[in-house]
Amino acid sequence: MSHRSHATRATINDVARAADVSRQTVSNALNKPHLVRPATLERVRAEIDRLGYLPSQAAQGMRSQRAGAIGVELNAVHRGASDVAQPFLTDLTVAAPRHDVHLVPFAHGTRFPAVDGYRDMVRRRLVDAFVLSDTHLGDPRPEWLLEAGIPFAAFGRIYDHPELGWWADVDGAAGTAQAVDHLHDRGYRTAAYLGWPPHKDDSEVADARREGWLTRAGELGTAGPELACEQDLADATLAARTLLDQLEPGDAVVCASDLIALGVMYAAAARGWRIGPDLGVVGFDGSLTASRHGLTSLLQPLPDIADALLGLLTDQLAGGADDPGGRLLTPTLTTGPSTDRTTAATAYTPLPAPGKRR
Amino acid sequence: MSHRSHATRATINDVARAADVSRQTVSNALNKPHLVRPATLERVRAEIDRLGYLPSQAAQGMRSQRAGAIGVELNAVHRGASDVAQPFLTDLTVAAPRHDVHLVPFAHGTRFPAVDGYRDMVRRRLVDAFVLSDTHLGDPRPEWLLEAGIPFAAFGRIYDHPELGWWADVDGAAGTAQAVDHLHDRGYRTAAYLGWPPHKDDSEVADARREGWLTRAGELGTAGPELACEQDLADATLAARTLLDQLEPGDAVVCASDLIALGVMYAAAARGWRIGPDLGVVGFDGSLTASRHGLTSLLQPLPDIADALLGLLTDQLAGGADDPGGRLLTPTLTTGPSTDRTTAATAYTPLPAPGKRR
DNA sequence: ATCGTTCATATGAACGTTCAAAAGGCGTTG
DNA sequence: CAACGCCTTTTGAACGTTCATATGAACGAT
Repeated sequence: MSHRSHATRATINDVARAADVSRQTVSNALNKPHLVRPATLERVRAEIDRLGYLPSQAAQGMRSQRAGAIGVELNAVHRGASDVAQPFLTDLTVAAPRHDVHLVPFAHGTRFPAVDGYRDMVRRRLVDAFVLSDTHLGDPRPEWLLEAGIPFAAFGRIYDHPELGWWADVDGAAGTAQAVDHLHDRGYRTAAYLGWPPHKDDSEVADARREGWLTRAGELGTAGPELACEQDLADATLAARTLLDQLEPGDAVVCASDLIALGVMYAAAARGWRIGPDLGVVGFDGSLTASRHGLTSLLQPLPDIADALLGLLTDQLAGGADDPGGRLLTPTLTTGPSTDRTTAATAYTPLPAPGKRR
Repeated sequence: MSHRSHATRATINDVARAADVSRQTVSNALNKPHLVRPATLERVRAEIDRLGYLPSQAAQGMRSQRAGAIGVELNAVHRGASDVAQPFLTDLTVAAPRHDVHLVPFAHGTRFPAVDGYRDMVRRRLVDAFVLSDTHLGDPRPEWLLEAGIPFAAFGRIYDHPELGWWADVDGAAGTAQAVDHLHDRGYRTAAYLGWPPHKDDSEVADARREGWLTRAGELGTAGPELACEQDLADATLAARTLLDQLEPGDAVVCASDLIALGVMYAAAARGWRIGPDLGVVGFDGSLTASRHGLTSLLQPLPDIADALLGLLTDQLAGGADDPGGRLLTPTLTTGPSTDRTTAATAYTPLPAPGKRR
């Protein structure tokens, strides 16, 4: 007997009947308790608990003309390529109940962000608004959503519409500045930088992270050489090899991402340098990659960003709220062995050939 | 002027009025076109297109007493810890439209899977059913869902209810057997195994992967030594060091996961062995870790699993379907430099100290 | 006693959809 | 030509909720 009998869920009428009141009184007990006489309120609440009643989302949505949901596009092409996409989605999910919404992820199979997907989600009244990620210069989505009058909020700047403040982002400059301070505190001589090349479509992220390093290291007088590479382990390792040619043990490298930092670790290990004692390395993102490899990194404030974005959306949906301007949130430095000068590299960092040093 | 006018979405009545028919005819045009006279059908369809009408999910859900949604728990504790969680969610999202459902992710903040979250999702009629991941021995969820009559399907076996077939999983044994074949084809002398220790709660996954290696390597006469370690880079690297003591250049290692394989690569590099030419390494999961490090791995058939699970759910929701029994899906071997005997290790695999060998 | 006030609770209506059933048109048949 | 059947289209009802409004009871003031 594999078929299961569906326990029929309680409705507001079931509660009303059980508590011997009208459905409106039950509704009031939940939404406007001050209108209900205390004795009645208690009785109704008891029945609500007993029957395990929760209002139907569909019926509420019907009445309010709101889906109570936020759409989030999962890029089927990138898949897991970004180290932060997954934790960010989790943080959005955790934050959602605080804003009385739930999330509806959707994906497009093609390479290009199909505005069609967004359109149909709204037409089916599946969602009221969207959270955008990976916005870039020439991104058609903000333009289109704006035109269609659909609220949205972006993780990252809205490049083609700098006048819009419906976004939240990581303060990259503040992050790398922290990294430079930390390396200085730990006694590393200079802080080199391995970043991204000036990109066509979203150079601001790259610029900000580099800027924080350059400014702070300039102030402290610890600025080392810099170099750029793609967000790719092989390319980062190659670039790091070149960068390390200009460094000596006792120096450090600030990186634009954890993946790049991993490349630096590899290049350093190949050279026989111990990560930490001989070379300080700081990554960016606070990703799984960082924690796995004992990397000091800048943990993105994803829970705060998620909360801020949902707040922006509910404000827009509520109607009146004026554009509050974008929010820059500061990442948190998490320290690992990669900037520990006293402890030798742990077992799981790439090791040089045995007997070669020390 | 930041406030936007909400373009009011078309309803079935708008279409009916425009096409000069009744709402039911519009409904029929969409759901039972054979009941509508061709000329009328064409006229209605034209108006549907012109107005961009799509039925309201809430209203349909109301009528059908179905949410049309599947709940997926995102574990806020694991966060991005699993290499497959993110791609799996993406694959579920991609597969969802094929089954006429959408997904609703939800999370619990606490460490233990709170059955309460599942319960409330159903009571609010937000979802009709659930996809479970990370099922394990003693998992309270299957028991509870079964009792409550809520359909579910699990990625991974349902350990406490082996009689239930509402699951799909990766065929671990078939995977590692492929790995052994591949290593044999490539001319590696023996295939050692670095797996997981017999675990308290979900030993079947570990057993299956080991079994596939043991059986096939036994048949081919290439079985090397084996060892176990936790799913942790440091532990894997340490264990690999011990395992490599029993191997020689020309041997290979099959690993229970990509992370463990990475540990093997580190241990081998520390020893001055070139990955590929000196030591073959095969991981499991086909994760981002694998592709980043040029690792030959067994790509989990996540799109197929996602599709199978949603199929199981829609069958259950449709009512009659008998338990079809669990499905084991075969992973695909993806080759990388880590099992290429001719090409030297690429730049991004950990390198030994320069000048040390070759 | 009659009237307004206030508080507590109840009823009607509507949101958008689809099932069930009714109704209208038209050709065939007894 | 009335009765029947078929094809197409329309109407009524219901899903569960909440807003707007109505009803009723209690009470103080005239």
